[in-house]
Amino acid sequence: MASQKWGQDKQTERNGLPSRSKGGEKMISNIAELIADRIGTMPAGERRAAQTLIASYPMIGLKTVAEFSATAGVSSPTILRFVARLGFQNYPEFQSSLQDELAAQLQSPATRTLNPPSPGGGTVSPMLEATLDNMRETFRHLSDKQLADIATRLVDRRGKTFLIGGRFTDPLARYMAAHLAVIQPDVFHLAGQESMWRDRLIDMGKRDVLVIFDIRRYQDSLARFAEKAHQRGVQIVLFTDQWLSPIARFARHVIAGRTAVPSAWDSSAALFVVAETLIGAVTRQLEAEGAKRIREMEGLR
Amino acid sequence: MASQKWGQDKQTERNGLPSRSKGGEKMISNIAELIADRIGTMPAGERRAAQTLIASYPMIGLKTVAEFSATAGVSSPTILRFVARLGFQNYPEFQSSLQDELAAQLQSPATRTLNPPSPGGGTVSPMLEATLDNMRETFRHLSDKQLADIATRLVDRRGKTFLIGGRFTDPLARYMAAHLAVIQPDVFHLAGQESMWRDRLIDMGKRDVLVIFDIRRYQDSLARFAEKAHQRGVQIVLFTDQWLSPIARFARHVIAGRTAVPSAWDSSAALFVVAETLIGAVTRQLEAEGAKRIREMEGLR
DNA sequence: GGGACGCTGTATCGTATGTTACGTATTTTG
DNA sequence: CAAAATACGTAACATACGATACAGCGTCCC
Repeated sequence: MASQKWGQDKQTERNGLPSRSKGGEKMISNIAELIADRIGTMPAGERRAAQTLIASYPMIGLKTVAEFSATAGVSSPTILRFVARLGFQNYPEFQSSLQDELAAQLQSPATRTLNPPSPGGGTVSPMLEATLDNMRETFRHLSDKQLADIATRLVDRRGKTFLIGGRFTDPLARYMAAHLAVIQPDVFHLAGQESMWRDRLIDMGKRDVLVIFDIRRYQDSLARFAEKAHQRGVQIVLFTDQWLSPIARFARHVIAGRTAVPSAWDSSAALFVVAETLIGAVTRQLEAEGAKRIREMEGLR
Repeated sequence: MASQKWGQDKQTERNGLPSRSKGGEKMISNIAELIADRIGTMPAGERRAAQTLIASYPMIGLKTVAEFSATAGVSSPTILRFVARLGFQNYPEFQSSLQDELAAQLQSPATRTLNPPSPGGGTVSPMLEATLDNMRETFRHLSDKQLADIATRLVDRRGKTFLIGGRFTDPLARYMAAHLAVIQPDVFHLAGQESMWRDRLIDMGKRDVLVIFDIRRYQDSLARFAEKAHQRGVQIVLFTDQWLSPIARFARHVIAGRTAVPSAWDSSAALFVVAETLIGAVTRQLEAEGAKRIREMEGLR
């Protein structure tokens, strides 16, 4: 299985900026600066290419050479000579570099938040800021509809609901199980040794739902379990990080949360909030269905 | 420049979103929403494509079909069928649409909301907003110094650390215990029946620390346990809600988190984030002390 | 349990795309 | 002002990319 192609950071791989750091020169960290640095030494045509790229940076650079050249009013070879002068071997390499740059921008909100004035004024924990960003970012990729769909699956299932998590995320599974078990029958948290819950596979079928929490470092045991459950037709709901656990292959629904914080550990806070939101959505749907179980529950207090 | 934007229906114009607006359907303004809208009707393979795209939106979509398919773990034709199902004529058209979207985002960072505010009051927004507010509020009443003090107590204790929680908060205790146990010796989570952990009081003394999670409805069993521990001189760190559990009487440190959200349940998310922050602080202090345990731990991997 | 349908991957094909060679234009230099 | 050098575009080329046909497989339904 292609377990390890998901995770790793490919920063050290290809697509780095052409090495410009000889001696203690100025640090060039992106292509825009690189261009600004060299635009003085360029001939007229390439300079026009540089200017059009800067004008609508970096979008033009992601299009084809033909479009780029047309917009700049020069020929294709000029564009290629331009990127060659920047130090790239070929045009695709140049594009990859631009994309990496964009991806970095999009993923680290810290870089782009010049706005939040910190109403308290005091020293706000960078940990908190990062966590809040993670949540906003996580929910940006999560629509009402997706959550509603998952909630519906948890409500309408004809069988049982199982929950399980990894080394650090199992508490999230417990948390969710503790709530769901109150409002629904047949909710089980799978705890203990691997052999314990592996044996419960026998009870599981296509009418059942399995909720899995798995962030890196992804656990093989969970992947194995998920695969077998999938083979039995169990519907899998996966909570994972943005790099997607290998279990995503088998999952009917995938929730990808952001986990990066300035700490030695990854943060599960965003996933936690999604879990709470989901719990709320399930509860609301059940209430809407007028589930008498909830009323009975109230009566028991 | 990306000339044409989302609004109009003209299918003749290149790079518009595939016309989806029949009648008064919901407004689909970007591809992510489009995917969320249709992901339910997709077969397994295409759904994996959709999920991987959403997970690192939209960068994967700007790469080649081959890279996309490899990352998603499906074949190239599946990717093409996926974009076809979204309504695009071909892959380049799909990419252009993504690029236009990106360009629009980059020009007006304010409009960066991928999931629009949901004026109708979806389940997501109010919940998330309330949670974010809770966290800000919680941390506003929580100084760096308080956290540092608690961290110091957890680091410098000469005895053991015990953690326990209530019905719904016990997973938080587990979460914290799972992390602390990695970097420190003698960290115990108290689980199981009340009689189980009540008996462990014998082991506990003034050199020990007890971390308790208790929000309403406060559990008598926990209060009884806390009182006895307090009488034995145990240092208590209490995570509770803004109304303060009765255990606050006995606690050396009290962390009061906001819990109110528009849901049938209270939210423990703010406390969760505090817990993570505390875990991070403890880890940092230990590293600063040059705790060889952490280095040994690295070596064991 | 058998047949039909739909989904998915393999293999192949056509083409758009990046690349290169070469001739012309423009600038530079003695 | 002439000659050389550099810059630029046209056109031909090769490759890698997206598209398609087809067969295998699982799933659902009768």
